Amino acid sequence: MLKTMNQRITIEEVARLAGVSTATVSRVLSRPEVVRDQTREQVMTAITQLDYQPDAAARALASGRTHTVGCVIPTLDHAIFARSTQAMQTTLAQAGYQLLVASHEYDPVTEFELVRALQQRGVDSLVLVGTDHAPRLWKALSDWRKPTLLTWSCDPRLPSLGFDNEGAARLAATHLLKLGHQRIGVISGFTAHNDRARSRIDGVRKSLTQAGLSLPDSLVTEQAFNLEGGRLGLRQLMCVKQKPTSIFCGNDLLAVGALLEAQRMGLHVPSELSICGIDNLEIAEAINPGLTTVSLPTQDLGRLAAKSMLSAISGEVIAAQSLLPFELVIRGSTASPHQ
Amino acid sequence: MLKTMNQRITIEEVARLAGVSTATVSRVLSRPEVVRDQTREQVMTAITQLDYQPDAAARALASGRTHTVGCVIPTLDHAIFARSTQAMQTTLAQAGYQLLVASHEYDPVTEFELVRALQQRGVDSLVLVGTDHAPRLWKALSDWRKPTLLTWSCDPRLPSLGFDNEGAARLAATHLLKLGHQRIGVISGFTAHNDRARSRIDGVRKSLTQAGLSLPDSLVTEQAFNLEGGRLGLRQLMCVKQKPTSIFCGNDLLAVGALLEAQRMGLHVPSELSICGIDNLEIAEAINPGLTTVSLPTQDLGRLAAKSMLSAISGEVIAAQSLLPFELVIRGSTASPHQ
DNA sequence: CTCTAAAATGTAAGCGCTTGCATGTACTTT
DNA sequence: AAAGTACATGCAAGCGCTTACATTTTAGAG
Repeated sequence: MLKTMNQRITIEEVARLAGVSTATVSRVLSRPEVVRDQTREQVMTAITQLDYQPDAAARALASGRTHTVGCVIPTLDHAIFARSTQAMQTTLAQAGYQLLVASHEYDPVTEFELVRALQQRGVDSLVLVGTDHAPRLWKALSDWRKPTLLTWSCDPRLPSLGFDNEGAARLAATHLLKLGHQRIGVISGFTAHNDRARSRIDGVRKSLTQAGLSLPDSLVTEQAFNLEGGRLGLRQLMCVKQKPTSIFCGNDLLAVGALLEAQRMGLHVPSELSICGIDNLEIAEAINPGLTTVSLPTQDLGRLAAKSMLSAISGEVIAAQSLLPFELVIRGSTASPHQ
Repeated sequence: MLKTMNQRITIEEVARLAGVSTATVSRVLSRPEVVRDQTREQVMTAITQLDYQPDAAARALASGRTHTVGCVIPTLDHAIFARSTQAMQTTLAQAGYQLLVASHEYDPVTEFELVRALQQRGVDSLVLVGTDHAPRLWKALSDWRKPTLLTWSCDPRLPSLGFDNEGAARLAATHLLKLGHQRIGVISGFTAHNDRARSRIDGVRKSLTQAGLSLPDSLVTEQAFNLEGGRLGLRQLMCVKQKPTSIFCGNDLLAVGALLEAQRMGLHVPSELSICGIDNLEIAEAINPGLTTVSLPTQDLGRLAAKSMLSAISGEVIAAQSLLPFELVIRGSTASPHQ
């Protein structure tokens, strides 16, 4: 009673109470199938009785594994990353793994430091977003001997699980072209350190080129990734001499912002202006008119990323590159121009 | 060269290269001021040259501190928690601390397990949301010898940093009453395991009572915390015999959902129906009409929670209870009834 | 220049666990 | 009954670092 007061309970005390060695207790915890039923039960009883909780740091030091996955994302303050991260977290937790999340707010220096910090912490694997990373970050990853996964985009340099961002944008742009739009404006997030944003603009540009049209610089604007950005972007694009008849937005947040601002300006959507986005957030369906967008299975992304890392950690070979499907969701925010 | 190939660099190698003992290297890392300038520089040079990265597990085991804060939240899939968590993360990172986030999706059993898992991981402190927790969770916290903080709500049992949720709801309800509304409907999130949701309903009820009115059960509906919930809630409340002239929503997500659904139903907001929420998300300002809501400084909450935990970890005494201010933001979604 | 106190550094004992190897035990097989 | 096999458990050496304490160096005082 008194002797253990205020003391953390160690494996040794469990072993003593159960009448076995510490090695056996350890085995009960990590490979229960190798110990005899009766012994295991004795040990389990002792564990329960003492309310023993193994020390993760000690386990990590002795075993070299932390049962932790590190995840570095641009920001949590985005429904889109929050959702995939949430899904990863849940999936990992089910397997007894913990997710260490860190966000860098689109700053490559911070991103590098976060990766190093996570590596020091001994995470068993790392999940990053996108392919735009500082050279020394790529080096830090390749010097590292543990599994790493790129998400949202693909890059041959590392296993990746993502979307064909350019393709998604092409899908949206093609939809606008088919409706008869010739002047398409683009509201993008900032493209610096953001391959997804760049790929999406590229996708639109390619679709236009293919249709014999072009995307003048005056019809492309880069804004912060939020509603305000969408609103500012819209105002800017509606100021050019030859106004666009439709707007492609790099994501739904920008699109919703643009849609709301258009309505404030008294522009009717879709008769006077068509708007489409990418992501298919919940708001895309709820807003009036509904937002035409490309639906990305972000929750699946998180779940699959987690599973992939779990496989990789247990030594399995994982797919080098895999792309998740997406689809166009047509709602009321797009229609033919000058109808 | 060859001997260290593929080997993790340890403090010993740094010590050898710098011509000092491992203890000195350790001191350079944790208490640089106690080592002589010249020595420190030698050591730093060696560290850089070898690209030494200390092993966090070993540090944790030897020192008993992990430089990690654990945070258990209902879900990341909510702008509101994402924001405060994001702010905490950033603040902690600046101080060299890492945030371990875990979410339980409003399940008290999962919540308990997550707390235990974080405790095993040796986090230096814990941050929880709200005051509704399983009894054994309260016990696990009180048996624990490290700082814990409750956020979003306050409870005398533990240091807390939160809002007066009831007061915020009263503020909103009073605004509606002053406008002349007599029948106020309430769309709340699920109240099970959610003291914030309950307090907010209570706040409305008290305001009504104080005004000599009442809140019949038929005018209160509990829904999932998302846009869809708001839409369903609105449809339900508009089906009762005596329809409400205004709706109070437990948060902005529900309010926006309700607002959009009202518009779909052809109800004009605010002339036919007033709607108000709580949180002041970005969408509250962007939507048309603007959403009247109570602005909560959630980012401050995250930042202050982080600071508070950092103080507590370094042994300082922290405030037992503190409440953050909030204010009513009146926009176009509320007006007098039958105007 | 010696003596002493203070400052800097070194020594080495753990922190709590995992795991390779040795030992022990219980069956089969011959 | 002896020998071999497979399985279960114990022993003890670390994992890489921190830190109390011992020792050495430095600086200040006389």
